[in-house]
Amino acid sequence: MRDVAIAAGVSPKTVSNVVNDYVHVRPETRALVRRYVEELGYRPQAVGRQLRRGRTGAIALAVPGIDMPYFADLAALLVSAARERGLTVVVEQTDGDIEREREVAAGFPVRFADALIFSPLSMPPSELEAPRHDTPMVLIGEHGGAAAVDHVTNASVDIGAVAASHLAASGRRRIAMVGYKENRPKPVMEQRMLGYTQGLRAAGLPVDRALIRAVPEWDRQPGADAVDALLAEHPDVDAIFAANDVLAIGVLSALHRHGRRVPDDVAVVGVDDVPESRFTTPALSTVAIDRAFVVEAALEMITARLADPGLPPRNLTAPHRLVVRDSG
Amino acid sequence: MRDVAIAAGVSPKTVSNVVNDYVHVRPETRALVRRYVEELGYRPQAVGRQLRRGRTGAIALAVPGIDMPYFADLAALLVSAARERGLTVVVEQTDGDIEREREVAAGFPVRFADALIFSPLSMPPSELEAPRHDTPMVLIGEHGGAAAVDHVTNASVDIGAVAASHLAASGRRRIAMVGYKENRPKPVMEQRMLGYTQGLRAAGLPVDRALIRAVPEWDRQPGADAVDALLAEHPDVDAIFAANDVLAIGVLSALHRHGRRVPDDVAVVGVDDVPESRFTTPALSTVAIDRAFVVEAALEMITARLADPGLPPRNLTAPHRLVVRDSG
DNA sequence: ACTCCCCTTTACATCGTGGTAAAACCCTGT
DNA sequence: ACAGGGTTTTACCACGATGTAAAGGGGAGT
Repeated sequence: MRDVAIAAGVSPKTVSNVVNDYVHVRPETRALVRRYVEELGYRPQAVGRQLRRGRTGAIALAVPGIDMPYFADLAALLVSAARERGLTVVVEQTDGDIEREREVAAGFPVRFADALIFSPLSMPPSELEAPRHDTPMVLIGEHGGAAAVDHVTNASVDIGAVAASHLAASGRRRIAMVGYKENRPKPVMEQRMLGYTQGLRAAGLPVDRALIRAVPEWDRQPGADAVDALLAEHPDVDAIFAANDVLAIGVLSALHRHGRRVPDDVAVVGVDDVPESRFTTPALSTVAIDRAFVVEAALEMITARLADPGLPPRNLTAPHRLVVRDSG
Repeated sequence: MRDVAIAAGVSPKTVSNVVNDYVHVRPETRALVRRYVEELGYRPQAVGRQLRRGRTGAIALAVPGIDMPYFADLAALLVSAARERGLTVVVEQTDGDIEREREVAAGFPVRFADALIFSPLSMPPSELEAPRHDTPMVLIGEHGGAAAVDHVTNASVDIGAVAASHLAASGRRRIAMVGYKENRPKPVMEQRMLGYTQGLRAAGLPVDRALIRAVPEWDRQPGADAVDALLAEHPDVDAIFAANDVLAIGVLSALHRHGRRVPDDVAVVGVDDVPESRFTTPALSTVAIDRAFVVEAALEMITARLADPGLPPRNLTAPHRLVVRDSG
């Protein structure tokens, strides 16, 4: 900036004024400065600006893995939405690891972003209540519970119920669930399982604990593995509710490998409506979660809290709806 | 920082020294300062540090869409690798739009990151040669051509040839390709098509232009649409080389819809080996690109160039290998 | 010619850190 | 008691930008 100022024979502040479209600059001066800005290839450095303004213009997104289709999609929406607001997105991955999550919740060792959108998996919700930093934080996902933190959640009990009811309504009697984990259940698992049992009960079906299958994590392979085990013990299953779509995709692949026809022999329903669900064979029925809502709500909360840190915490729930395709 | 200094009764610089583990600080002073750092919840602000040090510790990743499985995967690897080096990743999306790409190549309106990893789609390679800014840039993908820019590319001609040869070797005669675009061919398209024709010719097969199908973009739906059109005109196809995996996934889904059995009636091979390829029905054969190599190479180039901006541009090629699964 | 007022431009200070160099302190040996 | 040398702490400034307030310029009205 100094170089431009010297070259144009004006003060640095005038260059600043031109770059920022300050009103009271003589057109000739403006043109002159613009020319040297162009000629010297000057770009304002975010850092100086940020230091002066107290805002970085960046928001951090912390998720278990940016390569999980649901989060990849969410990130894409967020980056676009942030861009419209003149913001940049910094991505952090926790792998669901509790220490990494603690680090993130504590506001990173070094403060980088104006705000944080955080999808925790392992941290006890209680710990999330009182972050010691003043960076606004919005939780996404079921993990926040009733904690006094801004947060966008899903109605996962209802999601589970909707899926199970749908399967029951289409005449299935032995409806398994894939995606629970006994020893360290996450809220999202608990809620979807609770909904699943509610759905079964509402349809007059018994809940057989043996049909609730644990997985080490929510990915395609664990979904397939769970089906291997499930079919070995209970060959009579006629439907599977997978706690999310990547699990369901593993489930579909394993069923195909075992020669079970979908949906004739076994119906499958997932959750999330990730893009690839439309293209599985058969196309996956799923409970779609409104990701655009999540992103907009999160950004809105952040904006509001940046404007007024004293705001009481809010808790919004993203809409969902059953999308029936070919798998059940 | 000032608050901590006052509370501890030392100078700000001493606080800085403690935070940065400077050697010559009395243990008691260190402990004292640490206590107040803890008590007041002080975290160093990246911005001040960056201003002083001249580095932000952030690298930008600019891709067409972070939700495309290949790039989502790449981003995940990059975020992890960057983290190990104490760096953060800022994500930017271009949607393949040329104006957005120009903006990115010009160094953004505002300089934010120390370096840029950029996967251009639409910009003429010539424009990429002389970025007017001094931020190190590494191109990933085929788009850089012979341009004098650091860049990690793929051997896409060979990738196309490997795929086509494999299909021909398994006895296929009418091998179509999905993923070209006549009017605005991207280098990656041209190369994979060139390899495809080379593969056919090497196997003594004729190249039928009618079997080379255009798509508006590389996604699942366009892949499916291309198959609809292809089968209508040329029902005798017995193999399809899809220019990448998401196209191939659309192809598989459309083939299934048309009642063609894979691989019995039609064999399919994609490119990328995205995670979902393992779980399609049937599992997708593909040419895997070593993404970890891409990430490591890009980071290495960036590190080297930050250390010595005068380095001559380098050009590395990521390894690939054919992964034969069930689809062909 | 002089005032007044508005339009332009500038000097100065500051945001939070950390490099530099100097000051303050402490201990040892004479 | 004092020089000498190492350790610990501090003052000062600069990084790049911009808000503030004041200075400089120019034209209209008297």
